[in-house]
Amino acid sequence: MAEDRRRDHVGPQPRRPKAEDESRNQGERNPGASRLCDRRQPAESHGEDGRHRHPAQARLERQGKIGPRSRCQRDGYPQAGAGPLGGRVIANNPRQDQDFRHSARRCRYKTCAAGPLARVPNCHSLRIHLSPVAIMTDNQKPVLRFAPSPTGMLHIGGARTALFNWLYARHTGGKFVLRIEDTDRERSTPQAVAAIIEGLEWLGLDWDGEITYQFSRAARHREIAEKLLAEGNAYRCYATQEELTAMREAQRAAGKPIRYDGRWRDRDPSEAPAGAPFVIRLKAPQGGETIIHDIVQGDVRFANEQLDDMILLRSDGTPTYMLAVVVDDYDMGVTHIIRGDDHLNNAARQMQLIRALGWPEVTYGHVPLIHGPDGAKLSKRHGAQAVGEYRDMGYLPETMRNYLLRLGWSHGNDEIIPTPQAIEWFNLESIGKSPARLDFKKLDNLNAHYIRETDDGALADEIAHLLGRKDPPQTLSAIGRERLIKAMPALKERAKTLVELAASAEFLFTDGAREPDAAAAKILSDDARRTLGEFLGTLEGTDWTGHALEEKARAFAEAKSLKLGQVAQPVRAALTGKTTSPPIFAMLEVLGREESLKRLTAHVL
RNA sequence: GCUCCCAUCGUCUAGCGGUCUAGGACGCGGCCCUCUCAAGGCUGAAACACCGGUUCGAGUCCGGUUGGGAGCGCCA
Repeated sequence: MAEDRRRDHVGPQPRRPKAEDESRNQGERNPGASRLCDRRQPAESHGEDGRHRHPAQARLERQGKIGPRSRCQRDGYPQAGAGPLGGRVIANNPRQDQDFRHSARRCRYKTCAAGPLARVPNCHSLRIHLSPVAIMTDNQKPVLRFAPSPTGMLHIGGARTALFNWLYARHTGGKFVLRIEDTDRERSTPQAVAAIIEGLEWLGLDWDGEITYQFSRAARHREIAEKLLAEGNAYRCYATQEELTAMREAQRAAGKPIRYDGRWRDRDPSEAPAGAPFVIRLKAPQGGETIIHDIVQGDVRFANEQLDDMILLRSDGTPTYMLAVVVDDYDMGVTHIIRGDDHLNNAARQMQLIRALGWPEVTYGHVPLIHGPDGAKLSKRHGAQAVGEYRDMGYLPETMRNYLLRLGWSHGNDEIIPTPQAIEWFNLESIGKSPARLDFKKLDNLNAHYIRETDDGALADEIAHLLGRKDPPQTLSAIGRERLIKAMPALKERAKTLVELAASAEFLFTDGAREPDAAAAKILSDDARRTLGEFLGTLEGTDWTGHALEEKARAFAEAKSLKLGQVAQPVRAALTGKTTSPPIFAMLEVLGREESLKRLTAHVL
């Protein structure tokens, strides 16, 4: 099946004539060179000095319109400082030299023969980049994690985060681990844990190893906090809640940034009020900046002076989220953290902690949040937040994976990307930076596609499941299932969701005359009912197959100089009670002679 | 208020300084097919937020403006 799907996505993509242009340059192409370096460099692009340049540039140069200052210089890379991400554009015109920090996605050097030094094509400037990917040593397989807090259902945004992590782990052959962040004892519930696991399983996102429950690791977290304290990287703070609230209010009133002012940072421990409760805070650096080399957002810089000393251990001795994540990620060997960009600010603080601990830095990727159809943050009024709701609405897991993947990640013009293909293609560089909105129309379209791809038996099972969840629950009878399977090829071509599919199949599950709905009743006029009777009269001894019945109907219509529709529609209305259905003659066959005649004769006038 | 992030058709997006009269998909309009509804085929309308800068050349690089979003807890 995987093979089928793979073939399918390739589909008949109309080729734009533009694509043929490639043939123009084929001769000059150097297959070994990078995409950057070999880009359109026909012979004419080599000037008398043998350097590469764009034909247009060469032309302009020959015409004397541009001078040597604009020339591409391939050699003599200036010794620019290149950070782990971003870098410096070196132009021939020094005034144009520029620093880059947002260029994570532009890094293509990996395929560049020139190594980490990549030349900007067709341009007189040079760009130097080093991607975080390069920092990762080759023998180290990535470890990804999904770390939800069990305070509600598995959110659709969380599902996408999980998907991205999972895909990257599967793509690289690394690990995908699951950690339940249940350190908030007030809000965490076992039901929520179950819902998250169920959601993940439904989506087909399997994790490696055992689930880690963060709360169970509190002792370890405390140990690290003590270690920090002992090493002088953390301190005890005896400020009370009331004191801090007052401090924040004063800051707010004065229009100052709201943050802890470090009042216990440098006090001597002897000043501590005896026996008073305290929290442990990180002694964060006060000058300089903390830079996150984010794989999605590029370099994000935070001035340390605006990051206050965060609490590591609460006064009741329990660890805070900041401490717990960092310790757990370290202990679990996590190398990459892909999560919602609502955590971007947290990343800076976590990085400070990691550095204070001297642990290896993880690679962050902060994915933009998903918004509702109106562009606002996804909330209850947008309906469907929990993945379980999507299941109930009749969407397939495969659909969700494909849709969620495309929401913020792309691979050229590809839209239909079955999971095996997604695993093969997925990368971190192609994650988009801007927030995306949910579009149910597109979800429907995609779901319709995957429904058509799903085999009939599996679809029948889904419908049985759906019927079972109805109130009151219904069961799919043997005869119902048999009819359903027979009609499925025609039915599934018409359904956008499983719910729709079940509804459109409803007429297969009943016996005897159908009660026409309003529209169907209109079709069944006296004239139509008489015609129906006459038509039934011609059916004596006919083979009860869709083909034979259709032949009969055509002959009958011609004899009566009616259009086929004038015969078929009343049949449809009587047989199904509705005005739309799969091809009606095929449905006659599915229901069989006896059942069909029972339904039809009931409406004959 | 402070910090951070984002900005191409209605929506998801392609775009990696010249091949952009900006491509695809969903949705919408028209035509074809047709027993209804779909599906399918053909076709149409539809976008680079704005202003500066760099450059021979900017959707693409830089800065600003505007607009959206996120965060500023002894929550996670």
